[in-house]
Amino acid sequence: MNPARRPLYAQTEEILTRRIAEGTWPPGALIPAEAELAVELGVSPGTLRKALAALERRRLIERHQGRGTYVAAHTSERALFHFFRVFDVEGRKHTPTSFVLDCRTGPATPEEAAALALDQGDAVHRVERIRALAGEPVILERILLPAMRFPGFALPLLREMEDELYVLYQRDYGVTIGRAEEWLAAIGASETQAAKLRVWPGAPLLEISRVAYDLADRPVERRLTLLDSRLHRYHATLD
Amino acid sequence: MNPARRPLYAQTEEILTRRIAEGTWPPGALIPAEAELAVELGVSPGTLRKALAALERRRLIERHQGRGTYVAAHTSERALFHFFRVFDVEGRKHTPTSFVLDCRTGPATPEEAAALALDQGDAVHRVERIRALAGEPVILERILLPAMRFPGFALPLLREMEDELYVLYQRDYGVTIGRAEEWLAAIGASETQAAKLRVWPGAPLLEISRVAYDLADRPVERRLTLLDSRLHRYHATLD
DNA sequence: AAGTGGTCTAGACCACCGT
DNA sequence: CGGTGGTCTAGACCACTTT
Repeated sequence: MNPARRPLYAQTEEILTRRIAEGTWPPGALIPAEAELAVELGVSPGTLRKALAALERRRLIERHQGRGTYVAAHTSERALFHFFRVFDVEGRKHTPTSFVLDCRTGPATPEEAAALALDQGDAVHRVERIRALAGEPVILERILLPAMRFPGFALPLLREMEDELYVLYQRDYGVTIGRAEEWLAAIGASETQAAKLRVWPGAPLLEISRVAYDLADRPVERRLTLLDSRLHRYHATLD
Repeated sequence: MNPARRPLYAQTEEILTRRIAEGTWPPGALIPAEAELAVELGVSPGTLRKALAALERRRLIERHQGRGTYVAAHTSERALFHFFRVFDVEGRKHTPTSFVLDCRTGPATPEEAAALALDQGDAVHRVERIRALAGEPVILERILLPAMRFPGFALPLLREMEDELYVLYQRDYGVTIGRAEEWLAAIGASETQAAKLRVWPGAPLLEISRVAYDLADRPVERRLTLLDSRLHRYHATLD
């Protein structure tokens, strides 16, 4: 009855995830109704429902009573809400605006290759930008992308977007970020960092090192964020 | 059929949460079997199951096929795993050992009272301690507790525990921490902080400001952690 | 063997949405 | 109104643990 050891609902979840990850059901698409889908996949409505509930918890789909089930699109609001954890000291969230300082392509260093599961020397795109909150430049960011997954990625493309890169990754490259891991430390600003963020050399900065993964759990972006935390905070919830 | 607007499974979850929060079912207790509990609460097995699944996701219970369902106890391992996010630069987790520098009781300042939802001047316990990882002192911590919820809290009690206070809160005061919020910043070490952590004055430190809440979502602990992040990192997962 | 939770099914009814 | 997801129920069968 169940040749594989995995429960049917888990297998079902995987099938649906793949359809989303591979673009069979692109972001924003309306997917078939529960009853129809259950028949197509050959599972009971209850089992399908359990799989859909899991997808909803992972925020891959959005369900609306009376309307239907839609593949989640990485709108700016969504990306901002889930992957941007910086608030001002009063706990308010501001929408960042960004200014690109640099964008070029070159071979990956061993350390970079390791972080993105590439071979040493594989081409990577490097972006450096400043992000401002409420008009004040408070974030300095260096972003690293595997060129293989992002062909033609260059400055003009960046200019078109306001700020949230994850929307661009999904819209232009079909890459949906599913999760990310971050490592935080406090560092002293270097001379060049200090100049860009308009702080003193040696001033304490919050360093956030992030690797973001796609729906197949492959690393697709490495990002080093430096935050001037005099007036801003990084927020986390533990539960 | 459903006079309140809340779904039956949500009401059921609330009832079960209350039994755990109020100690009807203390940590470690075996709770009745699904079938029995469903009958007692007057809901169907499926509905009860949905409530239990939610409790398991919140880590309030642990279910074991063939054995039964148990109220989760805040073992050191558990507390460490869920509420201690500091790793060394290699990504390894170390078990902290702590040394209490100070422990005294006094009236809350307005800022402290606000953080713990107390009235100004209510008594609070203040603890200051150093935590070492792999023998090296890397964490300086100031902890604030409402005296009302923790009568008799004093130094001798702290001496008995190894390190994890959440185990003590639960075991000795019936206070289970359900969730916590943290705000992170980078600061420069003050003279006194620097001396205690054996770093230079002005050295960058990771400041973690945490408020922890009990199962009824009341704030029960405020904690200011300073981490020497030269050899350690704060880890977060976004998904 | 008896008891537990885990899986899977089938269907009724309700609340909400668009036409 | 017809179609959607949301709730609630009832029960069969399986896998695991303990006695």
